[in-house]
Amino acid sequence: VGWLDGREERAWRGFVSLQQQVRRRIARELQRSSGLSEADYEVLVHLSEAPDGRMRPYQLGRVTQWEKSRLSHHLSRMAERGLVERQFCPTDSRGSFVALTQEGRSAIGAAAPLHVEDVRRWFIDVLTPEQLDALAEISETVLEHLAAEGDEGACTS
Amino acid sequence: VGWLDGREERAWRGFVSLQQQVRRRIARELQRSSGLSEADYEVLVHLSEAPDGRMRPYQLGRVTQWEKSRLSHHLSRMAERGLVERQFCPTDSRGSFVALTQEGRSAIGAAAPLHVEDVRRWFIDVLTPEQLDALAEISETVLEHLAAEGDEGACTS
DNA sequence: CAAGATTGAGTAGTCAATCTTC
DNA sequence: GAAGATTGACTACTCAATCTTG
Repeated sequence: VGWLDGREERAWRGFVSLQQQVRRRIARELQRSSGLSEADYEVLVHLSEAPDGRMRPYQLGRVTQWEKSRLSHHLSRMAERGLVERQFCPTDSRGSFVALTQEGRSAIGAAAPLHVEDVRRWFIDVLTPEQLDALAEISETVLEHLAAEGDEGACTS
Repeated sequence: VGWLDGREERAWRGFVSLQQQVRRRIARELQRSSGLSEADYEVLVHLSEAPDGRMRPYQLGRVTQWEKSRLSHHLSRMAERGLVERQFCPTDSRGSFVALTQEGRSAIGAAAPLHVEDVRRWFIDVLTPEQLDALAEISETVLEHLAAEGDEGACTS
């Protein structure tokens, strides 16, 4: 339909398929082996890397790049499941903290090695070191341009 | 949390971010400029490339890799919006056809050049030809392994 | 009124059950 | 009974509106 030449089309379609298939496969395995969704995993990883296993929701929003409301809904569901808990923030009463529970800590501890194993199996280990470097550079290049253009868009006034 | 070395982590995290950001940006533009979601666009492209602008749902399911029920729900919504229509299949009464309407044809015709423009702007044009080739190869390699392992998984018995 | 955060309504996707025809 | 397809209930995400404190 649209016009990309052969090389361009091959790269773009390849990227789109790659992304869909890899995510699907890895998400399915994560769910099966650990009962966690990609979203759960991401939240738990960030919390487990934070001091005291807790963060302010707005910080979590920044690192995950999620909408505020998505984050809030998701944290509520995770709290119901006992993976995280909400805490008061003494220095700013508007805000709160989200903290890993003991159960959340166990969950991420158990899930992480299995997940890394899958990432290796279906992604890392089938590529050469040169390909890994190339992919990293490609990613960084595109992401820089996206970030730059995103800022421009805002100042048309 | 998990254990990947520096190079591996850089490649994997880069890929994950790349994928999220690029899809988000391009999907947003598509919605804004043409009123279509990624899913709408995908269906319309496949139909527009098919003979007579129509396909059997199970064929659409194969090319999109969607679940049957997702496809069915989505086609119902698109039919309500007038983008596609359902038709009877004379040779197999179990099944049906999904066909592009005039409106659907206009929609994809208008959307495609704008969409390709965006893909170029944020993806193709910021990479070198060598990078495009490298990405295509990476994609094909990983996809082959996924396809191969997927088949193995089924025969543990 | 900005910032931090939550809520509710509407839309999209998933899973299991169902229906019809081969 | 299996293939082609749809439906309904449930879960997840988005958008706009809201609430509270700084």
